Amino acid sequence: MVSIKDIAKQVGMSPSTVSRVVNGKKHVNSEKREQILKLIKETGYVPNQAARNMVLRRSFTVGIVLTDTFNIFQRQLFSFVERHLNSFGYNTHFFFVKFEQVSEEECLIKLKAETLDGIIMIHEIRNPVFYDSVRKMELPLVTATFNSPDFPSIHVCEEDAAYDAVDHLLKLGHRKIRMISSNGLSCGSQRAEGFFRALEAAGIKRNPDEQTIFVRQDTAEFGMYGMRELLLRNRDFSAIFAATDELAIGAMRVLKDKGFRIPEDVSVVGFDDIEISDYFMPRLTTIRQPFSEIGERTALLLHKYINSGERVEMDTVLPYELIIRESTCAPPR
Amino acid sequence: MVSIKDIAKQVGMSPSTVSRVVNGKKHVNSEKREQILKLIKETGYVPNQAARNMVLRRSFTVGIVLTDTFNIFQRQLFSFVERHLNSFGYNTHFFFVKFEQVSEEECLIKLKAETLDGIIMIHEIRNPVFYDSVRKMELPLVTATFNSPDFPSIHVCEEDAAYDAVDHLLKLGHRKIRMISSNGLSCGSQRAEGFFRALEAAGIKRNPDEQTIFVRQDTAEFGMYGMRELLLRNRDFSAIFAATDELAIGAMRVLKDKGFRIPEDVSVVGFDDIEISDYFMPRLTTIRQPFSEIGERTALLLHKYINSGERVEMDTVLPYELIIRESTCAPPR
DNA sequence: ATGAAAGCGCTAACAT
DNA sequence: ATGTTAGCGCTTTCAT
Repeated sequence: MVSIKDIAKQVGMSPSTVSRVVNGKKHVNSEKREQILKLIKETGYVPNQAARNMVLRRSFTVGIVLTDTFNIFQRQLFSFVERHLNSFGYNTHFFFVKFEQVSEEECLIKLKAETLDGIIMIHEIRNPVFYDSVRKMELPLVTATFNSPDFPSIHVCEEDAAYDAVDHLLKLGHRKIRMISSNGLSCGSQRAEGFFRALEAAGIKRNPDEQTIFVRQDTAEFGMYGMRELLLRNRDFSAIFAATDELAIGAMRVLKDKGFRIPEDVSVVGFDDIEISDYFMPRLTTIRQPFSEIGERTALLLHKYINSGERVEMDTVLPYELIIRESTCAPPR
Repeated sequence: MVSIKDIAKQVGMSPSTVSRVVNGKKHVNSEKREQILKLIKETGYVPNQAARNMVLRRSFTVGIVLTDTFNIFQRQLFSFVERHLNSFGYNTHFFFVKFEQVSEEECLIKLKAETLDGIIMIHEIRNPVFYDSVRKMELPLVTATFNSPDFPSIHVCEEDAAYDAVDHLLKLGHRKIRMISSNGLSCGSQRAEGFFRALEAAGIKRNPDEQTIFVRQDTAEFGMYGMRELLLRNRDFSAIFAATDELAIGAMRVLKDKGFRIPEDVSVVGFDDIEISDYFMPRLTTIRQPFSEIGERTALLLHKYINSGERVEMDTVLPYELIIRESTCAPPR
């Protein structure tokens, strides 16, 4: 690879002058500038980022923490985050985490090893040690779609949104509603809480053992698993609330395969409104997360945080929206 | 951030000794080693990758080139690539490209600025200048799911696979078949070629203007667009071959909305077999790409290439599989 | 077994 | 306007 020294040597000037030209600084003779620019173009010279970052102590790169499963929801959210980050001049660097403590520790190590301007968490890590370490590194961090101790976060009110989703089912006349959720993430329990609260508001007693099933991941595959378990308990329900669209997709698959019609026999409501949900048959009724706005706010907030060094707007709660489509209707009979 | 000097100073030794301990080298007094290890743990010291890479002239990081749309197919493929790359000890670094020449040039610059051990292309760039530059950098590169001039590539035989998909339709009795494909990527035209060849083998004349529609991207949204255009031409067809599952998903949505039953009125076959295709209603008949094997081979080949400096196995063609599910049946009447 | 010195590619402060 | 020097954090000779 051609370096700044190579360029300097070839034009018979010092690396400083070349550096000045590369970085568009003033105080350099325009003839020399042209000469250098010409050689740069010819050789295809590009300054080495790592070396640059090292002396600048700045990288214009933000780390994005994601699950290794990298589900549709995360991918969609990420694409908005990335777009806005780019508009502020940042690059992104991915850090994948598995649902294991070892993996979380590894992630922290990788984060530390890199020269980052900031971190955006799209995947929830709950371990407070993680956040303590980040704080010690004095690295700005913003969490998207979940709450974190001591760092700014952007999200919808999960509990209220779940309440509204279930309330929609209740208003349609459903009384026997089941929920499939994933454990491990706090939104799973928050959404479950909204579910129970809505039930109770309608005079239905909270009975987790019968009403809910918790699975390990937010994927269609685990949605199938959860639905099968629910079916094993009894068939005495008319509606399913899935804590995630992907879970709903798996649940619908099982329902369909067992001969249930959706929504005539069983109504299904999801959560997130990932793109594919509008292509499904039937189209999925769900809670829409404001992806674009979450992405924009997250990027902006991190940007401010990086420049001011101050955590501003610690907790941003954005509005969600109930999108009624084809997977819900009044219960049978 | 705590540096190697800080550690050295605190234990009263030289950075060299600390470096030896960190890198598990021999020839260091075991008491001192323990002492250093202890301090490292206490301070949470992690060596700076960039500095390390610079002197080692090696980063154990491979760049992955992807589309900025980052569709389901790419995400799925990536997850396999990444898994195997990790098993060889590599990290991954994403580089997103748009379908514009400017973006391709930007991508090249970013690639050059980074210290990479190699590159894996999951998104096709056709511009030969790109590959010339990479060759000049002496950077190992492997392409997955498409062919590249002068670099090893792993893929299925697109044309044969498309032929088989269409042949399946033909054997079912379909004669009036339409294809939706995307332009810009060479697999689009290869798959179209397979489509035409199958048609011709069945004695049906090639008539691109009537039989095919090319859209800009491989997304469900563009699948809808393509299907609408096809419908505008005439309704005289009984089957659709979509060059991509995502395109098929969009096409099915439109078909359904216009009142066609799938597969009774119109059969649909896709290509790729992305995960979601098995959850669709109806389940999508499609060509399965061997994601796992493509991922494994790509990672292995790049690994070999990095270590030997030699391009081995220039063109690996992997077997595909026709997966017959619920979206195809004999034509009406 | 350990430290001193040099250097990876770059920029910035300081001279001139 | 330009070059020289130092140093970012690290590893690796080369001495000792």
